[in-house]
Amino acid sequence: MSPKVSQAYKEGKRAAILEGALHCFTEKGFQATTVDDIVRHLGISKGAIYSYFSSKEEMYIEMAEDKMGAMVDSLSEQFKSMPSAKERILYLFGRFRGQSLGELRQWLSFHLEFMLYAARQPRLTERWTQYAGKAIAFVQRIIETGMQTGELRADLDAAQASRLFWSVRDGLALQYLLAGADTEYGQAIDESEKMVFRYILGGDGS
Amino acid sequence: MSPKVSQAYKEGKRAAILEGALHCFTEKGFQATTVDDIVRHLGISKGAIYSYFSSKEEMYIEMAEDKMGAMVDSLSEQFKSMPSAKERILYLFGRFRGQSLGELRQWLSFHLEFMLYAARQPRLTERWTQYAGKAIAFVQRIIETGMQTGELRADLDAAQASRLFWSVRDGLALQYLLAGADTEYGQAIDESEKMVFRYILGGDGS
Amino acid sequence: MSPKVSQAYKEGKRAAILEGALHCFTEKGFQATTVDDIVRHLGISKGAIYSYFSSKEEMYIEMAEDKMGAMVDSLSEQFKSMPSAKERILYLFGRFRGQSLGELRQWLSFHLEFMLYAARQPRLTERWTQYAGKAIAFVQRIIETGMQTGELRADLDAAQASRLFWSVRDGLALQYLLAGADTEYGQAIDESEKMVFRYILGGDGS
Amino acid sequence: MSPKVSQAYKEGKRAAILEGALHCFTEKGFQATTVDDIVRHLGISKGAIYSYFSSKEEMYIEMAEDKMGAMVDSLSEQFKSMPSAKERILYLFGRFRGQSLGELRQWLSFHLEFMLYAARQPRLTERWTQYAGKAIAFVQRIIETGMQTGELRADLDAAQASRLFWSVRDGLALQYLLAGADTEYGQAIDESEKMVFRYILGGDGS
DNA sequence: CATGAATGAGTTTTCATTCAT
DNA sequence: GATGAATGAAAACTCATTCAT
Repeated sequence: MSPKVSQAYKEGKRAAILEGALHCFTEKGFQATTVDDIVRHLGISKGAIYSYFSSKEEMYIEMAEDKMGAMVDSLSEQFKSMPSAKERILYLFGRFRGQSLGELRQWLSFHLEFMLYAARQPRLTERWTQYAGKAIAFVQRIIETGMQTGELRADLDAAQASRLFWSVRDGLALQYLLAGADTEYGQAIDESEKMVFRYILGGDGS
Repeated sequence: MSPKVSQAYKEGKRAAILEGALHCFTEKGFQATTVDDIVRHLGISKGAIYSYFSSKEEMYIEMAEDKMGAMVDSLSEQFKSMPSAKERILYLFGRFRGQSLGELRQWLSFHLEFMLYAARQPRLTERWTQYAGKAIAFVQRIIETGMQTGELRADLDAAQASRLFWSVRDGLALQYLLAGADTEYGQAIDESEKMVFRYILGGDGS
Repeated sequence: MSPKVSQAYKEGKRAAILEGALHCFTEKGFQATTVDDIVRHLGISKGAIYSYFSSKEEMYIEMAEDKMGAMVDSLSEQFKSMPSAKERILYLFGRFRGQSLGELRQWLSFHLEFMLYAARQPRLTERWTQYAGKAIAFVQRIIETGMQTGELRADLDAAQASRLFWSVRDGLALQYLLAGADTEYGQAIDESEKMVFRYILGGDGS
Repeated sequence: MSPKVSQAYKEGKRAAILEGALHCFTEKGFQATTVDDIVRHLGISKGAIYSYFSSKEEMYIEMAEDKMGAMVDSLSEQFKSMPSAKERILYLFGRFRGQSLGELRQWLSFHLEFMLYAARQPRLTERWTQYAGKAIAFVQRIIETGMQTGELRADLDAAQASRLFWSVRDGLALQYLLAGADTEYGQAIDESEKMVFRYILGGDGS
């Protein structure tokens, strides 16, 4: 009656499969990755995958949700002990800077392919917009706080500003998806930081 | 021994095929579009397609190159008779505003899917970056002009600023790929315009 | 624009595929027959089959419907010029006798497997009962005519009697599905004929 | 070194497995039932099944043999204390009537599917015909007795008549496999009883 | 002993590409 | 030249059976 392998074992295996699959997806893309690719990469059998996930698509969706959830959660965690709005936004830019272009490209290609995939599937579209909404709301709250404390200019539309913040970030990442060196990218982030602060602070942002 | 069909006929047909294929690719994506879809949409034979293009992939690549070239060319054309940098940039924002979300989404999904596709193929990556470079250079020249005339603040890095410009534009489009209404999107463009002008003008952008 | 092969060619091919598939289904059963079996038997490609039929199941269903339709139609045709009820029923028994056990077994195993298959699929169940209903109605009409002309006893329930007629026929076939010689089977039909006539005629059936 | 588990325990378990498997086979059919279905239904492990049966097929065959044996044995038992042939045959009809259509359908689909299965395997065909032979012989003996006592008409061929008896019964069941209500079915049995008695009794069966 | 995770050959179905007509 | 039927190599997914724990 009792299972021969522990719950922990199963979760570990499940995680290992997801990781292996992610590796393949980032390398070749979701559509182009075959289940055989994943199987070969992991050195397990096809059946093993299907005993943990009901389809290739399910793996993909869970993976995307894990990623999105993790991102939002980790940010929320970080910010518990960071009161100033300015500081928080600076922290976010620091985080962007901390990511190498290599990592960024992997993350971004996964992210974009999934968006395109979700865009054709109403069921996923909604799921996705919820997550995107969380990220927007997250920065929006920071901005609102900053507006109340007077750190940020009072006539901002916090929601709009949050959207713009993410637009700049995502758009910049997009610029460097295909080409560019880490140093250039770092400078571009610096400059985008300036633009954003010029926009959210009163005066000329200096 | 004149050719049975004129050169013009062939070019027309070729263009018609590309157009039909583009329609399908934007609707379902490159990978998900079958040659049969295209054939059905165009009402021609499979053989016809393969006598103009050697593979589905080739159609895709040519199409993407056409699109990219057309965008850059059309902008260049427009600007011959528009001297002021500020005016030109305003014109660009106007153009963004002029595009409905529906059109934007179609264009964007094609664009993104192709970027992802190109990202895995060195040969295409280079081609793509050339095009992207043209768009950057294009706005960069506008900014440089503006800096010289004093319209824009003198301490800008024109190349960086151009990149930021496109980042904002692309990032904003990305925000609205999956969800959002046309009016919201219009307001977001307005706001991004403000942010960009705040950044490129001296003072607070007002 | 015009197809390169005639409509007749396509219908012929379609029929050939159905015939080949039927051969395999009768030999191994529907579930046990693989598409590869059919392909191998016909010497065509897998794709060819799927360009004529959308699935293995569809082939099966069409085949069954053809068979059922053909049976009912052929009987109806025969009987246009056969006025007497007794004569008609005798003719039916003659027809049963005319079929060799080999043929019967093929027909019956196909028939039974399809019934079982249909029994698990509500959509097919209805289709099937319609056909079965036709066969019942067919004999029922014969019986009703016979009752009116006085050939058959007046206190029969024509519908019930028709059902019994087919029960005897099907049940007998079932008896010989697995074993038995043609001669025995012929005698059994003779005897069943006697039983049925004893039942539908007045008196003792002699 | 006595066995860890008693012989009785093993037999019980074995029987329980067969019963659970039967439940699944009647519900979905042999081919469509997976070992996982059985395991899930019984709440035991896959290994347990394979320690009692060497394959899914073996379970199926044993099950069928058990069923067939049980049917014949139970009838033989019942009839020890029932002298009259007429009474015995009436009893058989009563038994048929006693079975609901639901039960009948389950029994019949199992029975038919196994016949079809056996029809393709010479080894099973023989086994099956032995059992079928027992059922025939069983009714045949009743008829012979009846003929001797003068209950039934003297010019019957007892073997043939027995076959016809079963034909009527099986054929009728077949009629109601896919559709029909219990009441109709009951009436059909009544009527088939009349037909059979008309046939085996002297005169007009009244 | 019992368990159930793992295996991998086998299944149906798809679709870019070819080539006889 | 144009056509579209035919090809067949993949692809995703299933499931009877095994065997390490």
